[in-house]
Amino acid sequence: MIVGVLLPLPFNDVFDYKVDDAEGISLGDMVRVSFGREVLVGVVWKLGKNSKLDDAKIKPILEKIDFPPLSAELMRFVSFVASYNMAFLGLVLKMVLSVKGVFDNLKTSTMYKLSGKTLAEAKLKNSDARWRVMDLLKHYPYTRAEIAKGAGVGQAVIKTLIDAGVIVPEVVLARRDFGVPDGNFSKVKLTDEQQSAADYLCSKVGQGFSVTLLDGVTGSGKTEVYFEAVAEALSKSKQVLIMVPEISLTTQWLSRFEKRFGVKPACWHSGLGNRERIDTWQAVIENRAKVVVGARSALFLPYADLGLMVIDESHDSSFKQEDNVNYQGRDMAVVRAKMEQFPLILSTATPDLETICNVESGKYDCVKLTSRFAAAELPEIRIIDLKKDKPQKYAKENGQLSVAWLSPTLVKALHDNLEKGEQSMLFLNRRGYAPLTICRDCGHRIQCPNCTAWLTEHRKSKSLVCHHCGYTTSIPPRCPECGSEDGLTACGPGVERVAEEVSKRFPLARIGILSSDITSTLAEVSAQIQKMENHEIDIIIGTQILAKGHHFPSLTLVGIVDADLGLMGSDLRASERTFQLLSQVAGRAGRAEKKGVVYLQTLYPENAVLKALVDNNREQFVELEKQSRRILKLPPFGKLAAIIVTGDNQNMTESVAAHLGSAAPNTDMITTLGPAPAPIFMLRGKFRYRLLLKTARSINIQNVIQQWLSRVQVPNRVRVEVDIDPYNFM
DNA sequence: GTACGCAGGGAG
DNA sequence: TCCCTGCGTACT
Repeated sequence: MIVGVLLPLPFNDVFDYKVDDAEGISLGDMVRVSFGREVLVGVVWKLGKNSKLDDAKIKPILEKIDFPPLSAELMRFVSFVASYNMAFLGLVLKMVLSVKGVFDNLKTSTMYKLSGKTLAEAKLKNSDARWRVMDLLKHYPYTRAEIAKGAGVGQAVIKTLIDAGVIVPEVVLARRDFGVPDGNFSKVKLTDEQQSAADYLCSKVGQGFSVTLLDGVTGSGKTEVYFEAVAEALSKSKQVLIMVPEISLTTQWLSRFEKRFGVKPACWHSGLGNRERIDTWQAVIENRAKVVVGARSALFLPYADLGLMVIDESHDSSFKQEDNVNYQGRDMAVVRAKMEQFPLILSTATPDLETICNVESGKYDCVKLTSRFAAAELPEIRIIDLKKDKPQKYAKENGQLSVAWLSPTLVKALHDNLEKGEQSMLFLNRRGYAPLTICRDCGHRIQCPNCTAWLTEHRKSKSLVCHHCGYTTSIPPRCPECGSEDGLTACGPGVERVAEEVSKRFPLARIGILSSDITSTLAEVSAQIQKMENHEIDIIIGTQILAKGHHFPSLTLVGIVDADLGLMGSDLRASERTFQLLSQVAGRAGRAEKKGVVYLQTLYPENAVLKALVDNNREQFVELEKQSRRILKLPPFGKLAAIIVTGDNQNMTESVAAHLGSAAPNTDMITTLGPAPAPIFMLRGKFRYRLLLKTARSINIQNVIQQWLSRVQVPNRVRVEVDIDPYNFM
């Protein structure tokens, strides 16, 4: 028999292979095949012959991999993701089979079991130790180390039993034990409001497909509420996926889970080691890992029996992947839930407009949590007008005056808070020391050689870094343009620089910095957060890592150093993102009995987004945002797609972009903009042009793009990439 | 994605 | 003539 095998490569079609034992093979089976001169693992995607090749040219399947086949629903999901996002089918499959070496050199271990031979038959004397070993092995085989621990005996006892043939070795595939989370392990007392929300969510479990928005203000205990739904799914012995933004998967979150369910969940994120990836992947497909908490890539794991999915911080834009395959994880999660008929919970304090509209139209259900924990009140938000309340220069140790970023009002508030012995947080969404280095003598700005972007100074590592491609160089001693020795000046603030100012102004305060480049591993982030929790830090300064669900009881002051950052971006979600980010950060303040205060430093105190924040009026903001998007026919009131043309040859790239522009569809339902050089014109050494396609909601945008692209010849050196519903316009 | 073969150009 | 590089194509 001949079957079509889909390979994890950029193809949309299957390749034919022969199979000897037609009985033993079915759709979804993972098989090893030789392809060109390499050997790959693919998936039996179609039965029967698909090519017009001569049968003699078709290679045989080398081996069937001993794992359960991918389910028909998962295969359908993969196909959907590929066609919706206009990505190669094979590359979407690659996200499912993502683990290097899962199918090779399967780790084995030697376990011991009873042979049936009695002690008497083995001519061994009875002893307590020997009986304990035999008792332990009655039901299940164990490794030598496990026997020693479980029976409380030494290696000598075990060796005697082995030598006498009472227990015999058995080589088995090593399977890491993920434990079974117990929904009744430690129930948390919920408030009435939380309980009724939890009851509602639980009622959805096992009732097929549904999407429910869990809409709760920061500090209202959303996690505890959706944990009840997790417990409900576990009681039906279903698997659960909890998707979280990459950076919020902290020890703090994990220990909350462990307290509630007794064991740690299986984790899935980019920082995982390969061994751990392999163990987790296998446990997921074999239904041994019951709860997986992971970043957006966890959406593509081959769950054996998924019964519930939760998306925590569902508004977060990091669920949108923008490399290789472009997809919006939140939307694809809805699709997977629908295909596999299970409920989905979207948990957030600041739902995105798309979700809000889906609730209003009745497509999604909604439960609300309106009150914060116990006595906690929402913080008061005050605006600092930087034009009137100008930061005052301060003296450095060499006596020189230095530019400052904190206004007198904020400095005083920090001072008072320190006196009171309470914790403060300063938020600035900018890594490093300074975002730009400029020469005062000739005006030269230091740029990345591979990207159209300035290099950011990182004083701690004494280097200049490109935040787009990672290019790093040491800080030059003199201006590379004019040679001036003391002309180079750092321009603008980053977290490091704000930390410098704070340490000069408050030399006695204990200061912590939390930024993805200073604390690069999850463990370091967790350590810093732990310090903050233990009140070993008075003032913490950080980037958006700080915005995510951490709970710091004695944090009562939050200062947002530059509330305008992000407002100027030209992209359609800039104000929404700013509103979400700032209200998340503001929500960190005053989560216990003490009321919190939040200061927003801005040059535009009249800005509508900031005003809505101050009034704590989400509805007002949403209404404004909805109106403007409706007028402009932007999502969710229209569809948007970006076409990105990249290449290392500027002329060729530009000409492809121009051809696409002249072949672009334009009707009353479809408008195209561009081509225009991308805001980051050069990225990682490649030239970039962008086109934007805007259509009515009723149009099948994928079809339009497919027809459009087919009208233009694209040479190999130029790449044309499609981004459906883009979030990033750079 | 990767590997390979072909064509064209420069050095010897 | 050799070899390197760039480009196009095949891979079942």
